[in-house]
Amino acid sequence: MKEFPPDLLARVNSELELLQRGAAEIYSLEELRQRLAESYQTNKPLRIKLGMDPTAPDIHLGHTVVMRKMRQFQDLGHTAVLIIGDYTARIGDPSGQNKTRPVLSPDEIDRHAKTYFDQAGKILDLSPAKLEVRRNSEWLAKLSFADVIRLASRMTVARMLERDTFALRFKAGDPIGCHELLYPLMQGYDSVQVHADLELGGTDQTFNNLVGRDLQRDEGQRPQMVLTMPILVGLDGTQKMSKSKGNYIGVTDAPADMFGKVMSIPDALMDNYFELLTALPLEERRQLTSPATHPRQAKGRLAALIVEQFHGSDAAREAAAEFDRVFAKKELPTDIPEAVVPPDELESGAIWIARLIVLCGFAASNSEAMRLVKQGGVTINDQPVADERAKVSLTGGEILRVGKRRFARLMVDNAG
RNA sequence: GGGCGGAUUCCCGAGCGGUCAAAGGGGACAGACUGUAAAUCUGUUGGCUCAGCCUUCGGAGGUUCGAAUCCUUCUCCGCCCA
Repeated sequence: MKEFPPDLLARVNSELELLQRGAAEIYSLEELRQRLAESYQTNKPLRIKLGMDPTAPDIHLGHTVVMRKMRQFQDLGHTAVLIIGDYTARIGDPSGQNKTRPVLSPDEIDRHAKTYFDQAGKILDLSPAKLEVRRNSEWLAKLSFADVIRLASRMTVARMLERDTFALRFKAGDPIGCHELLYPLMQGYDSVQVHADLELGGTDQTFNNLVGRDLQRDEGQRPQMVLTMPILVGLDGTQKMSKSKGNYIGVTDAPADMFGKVMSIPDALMDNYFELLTALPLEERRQLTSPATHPRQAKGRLAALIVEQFHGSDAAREAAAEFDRVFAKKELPTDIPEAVVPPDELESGAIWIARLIVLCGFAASNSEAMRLVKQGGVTINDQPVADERAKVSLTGGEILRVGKRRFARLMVDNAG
């Protein structure tokens, strides 16, 4: 290892402490120390690569974990190379999947790519000096079949099948498309194309990221380092956060929703969320998650911190107050959506309760609505509705409540 | 190319001629409790103004008083042998 001046090393070491925070693994820490120092000495920022496949229309907090790490690198002066995987999205990353992913149309991918970029702006520093955005169709679309063969020859079947995702599916007799085996190579080839110095990703990306190293070495490049972040667990507390599992918090979720969703995570998950989703100083975090602090209070703080990042502190404060009002004090929310009951639904001023619930969109069918009533989950003006066959008279202004969190202010259209 | 196995209600997965709107689990929803939309416990989970009726078990036909269950065929999928 080269020798560096002590003050430079001190700087690098303190940066490393920050960069290591929350990280699952770094391949390797020593290499990173060295290359950070070199970078400052030569005044050449490191190129930090992060690939995102626009497979879904929105990003959620799970994506932001690794983006937040990217932001730290940016803030230290390095260059973020964001790769929009418009081409790789056509295959779908098999990592962590137990199924072949559906193939997306170029149109969908385009749309997703656009929103991804917009939403990424909430975390990343978008100034052109610190961010380079590339689409991997730029180079992947140009590869000839011969190129693909050459690339594929770098990988052995045995190595591929070592991977859990494939091994499990193979053993279970589930289908594995040949194209899926190509995915890691494509991602690795991206690293070659952008001359990445370090690639960020979730731990499920480790294999793909390491393939990048190999390919770069083959091309005579200095192999990239890899920093992986833990996979964010979803609201259910067990599974990976993902849109398809419905256990996610979207970055575009409304403040109240976002707040409520954070409040619904299992208590045991709080510390993890503090670490991966907030910049709260360690000391404060320890205090909040210690037994001395009431979990409710800690979680409220967590929720506020998260909402604040995406909607600002005013919205966060409001969301907290609203949550308290509705769920702790069981009062009505400040904003209750109005539901207009058309006059022809009324029979001498009254309407069947189940029909009303369906009209408001709180149940998909009369049967479902009747069940809700039977279970005691329906009130009008705070009065429980006991009979699922009841007809309720409306004059307008009544508050219909279904369950804990669905409200509507009923408006009767008397115009006629 | 040959042999075999499979397609079930939101998901996984039982069922193998009637007692099946279909076990069980997951998820979701509701209630109780609470510190929260935590945890725990209980209940609900095709449609229909519902003691009844109607539509569901890959598609189409058929056998039978009666089919998710048997037969034929079609589509899709997996495995094995070449």
